[in-house]
Amino acid sequence: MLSKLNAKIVPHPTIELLQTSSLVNVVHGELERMILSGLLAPGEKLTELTLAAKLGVSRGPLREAFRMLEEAGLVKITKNRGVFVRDIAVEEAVEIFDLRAVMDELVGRKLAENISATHLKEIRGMVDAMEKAVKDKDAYHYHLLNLTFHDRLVELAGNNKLTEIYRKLIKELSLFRRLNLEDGWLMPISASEHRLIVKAIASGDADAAGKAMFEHVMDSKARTIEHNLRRQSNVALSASASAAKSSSKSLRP
Amino acid sequence: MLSKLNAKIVPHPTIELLQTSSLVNVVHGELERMILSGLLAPGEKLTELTLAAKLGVSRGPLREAFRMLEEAGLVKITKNRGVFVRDIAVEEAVEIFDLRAVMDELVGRKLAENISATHLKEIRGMVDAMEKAVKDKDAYHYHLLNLTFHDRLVELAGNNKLTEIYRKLIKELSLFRRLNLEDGWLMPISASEHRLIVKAIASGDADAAGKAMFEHVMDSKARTIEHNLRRQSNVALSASASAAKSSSKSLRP
DNA sequence: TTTTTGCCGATTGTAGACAATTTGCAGGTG
DNA sequence: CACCTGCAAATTGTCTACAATCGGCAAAAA
Repeated sequence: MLSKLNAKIVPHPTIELLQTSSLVNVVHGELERMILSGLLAPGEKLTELTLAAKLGVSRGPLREAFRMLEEAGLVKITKNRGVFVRDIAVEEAVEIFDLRAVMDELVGRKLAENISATHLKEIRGMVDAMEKAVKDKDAYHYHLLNLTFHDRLVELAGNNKLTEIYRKLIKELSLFRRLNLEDGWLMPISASEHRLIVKAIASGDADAAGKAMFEHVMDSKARTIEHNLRRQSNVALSASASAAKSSSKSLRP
Repeated sequence: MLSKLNAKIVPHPTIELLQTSSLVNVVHGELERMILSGLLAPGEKLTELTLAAKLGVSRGPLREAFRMLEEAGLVKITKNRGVFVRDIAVEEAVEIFDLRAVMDELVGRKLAENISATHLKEIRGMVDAMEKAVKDKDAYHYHLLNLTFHDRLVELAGNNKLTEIYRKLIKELSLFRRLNLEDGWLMPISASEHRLIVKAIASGDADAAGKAMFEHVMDSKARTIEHNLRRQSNVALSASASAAKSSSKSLRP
């Protein structure tokens, strides 16, 4: 009698949704999306009443979501002042890259030791897709594939805690704006490194795979930082140029 | 005129406290303390009204603190069910140790390259203190010194993000109960490994220091897991023994 | 006796109200 | 003219009240 009911306990998408997600969860997810997509820019102030009205909820759930985002490092809460989207300084980005490097080194080692033929084929396919994006000069698509590729590698390493922390770091890193679109001509280098990583993993050589991953992240760091510094100076130049023409209002409160 | 005021801007401990900490912060800190100290045990349900009354605050700040603790991995929130102190399974503890190992490896490398004479002397002093605790067979004191030693090493490595994540992991790990007091006879081994770590750091050999740190954490893992399994079976034995005598009430809701 | 159904108390989810603090501005003072 | 002082609007911090949901118990049905 019960067996018939137990056969398929897939309540109903809507029911499931209502059971698992409260307003806090939804608001948290929505805010995270808005922050990561840049809709809410780093440094921007998040006023409770305004946002609550915009999202159609009261301040309670919103504040709880803020606390979660603060703990995740996406916003900064200052007492009696408010909530601000966090801004990542170069120094912090460097720290994150260094940490990611040793984490990804571990990922490479684990994969070299454990990966299955199916999964190996899967990540090979991803590298193929990235090389196609390079040929098409499709930087945006390449960027997305790159994120997915690394995320999937970490996931396949089979350490949930590692995956959790890795994703947290990636989210924080995305607040370091200039990272989003690397210069187009660097794509080929990055792509060839990916090919190297997969080769090392396939060979089963843990040392080589770990080293390949480590070096790739460190190279990414160097490229990103250099790129950032170059842009930084450009911005500084154009800023001082426009400041000479227009008024000198302060940019941030 | 201003120089006189700028000389010492140390408002007053109480003022400073009121400016920086809201009820949410205080409650969060207090709950974290209670959880880490074991006053609130893993699996325990945290009822909002009860806790709010006990802490002398309303449910609002308490719920915000809960959300922070959830994001930090110390509690689990289930919709319409409540908040529970999280319990760490062996598998998760293993994952944390593996992650910690590569992080500490990085710590060892950085320290070997950068540590100052003053700091070297400081950590040497800590190892001395631990060896004294071993001689005195003071397991509790040794445990505290061990925590401080590793925390300080990570801090001295100079990567704030690394420090932040390391501390988060240590807190989660402390929910893996059996870890707190290692068997007394293992202290000498751990202590000698510490001496080795400091020696490698002092030598300036990054590879050696990294390896020493890595191995130490992996050894810790092995000791802890084995210790846990042994206790586990003891508990299972005594549990089945008492179950035969007393009633078989369910332990958890 | 076993299972099921409907109700009740307890607890969580959400909203709104009130208190406290900050910030910007107007007006006064040296 | 620069600077300080004190008020007022806006915003955040906290509390209380109401709505929704869950778990258990008792009574009815099989």
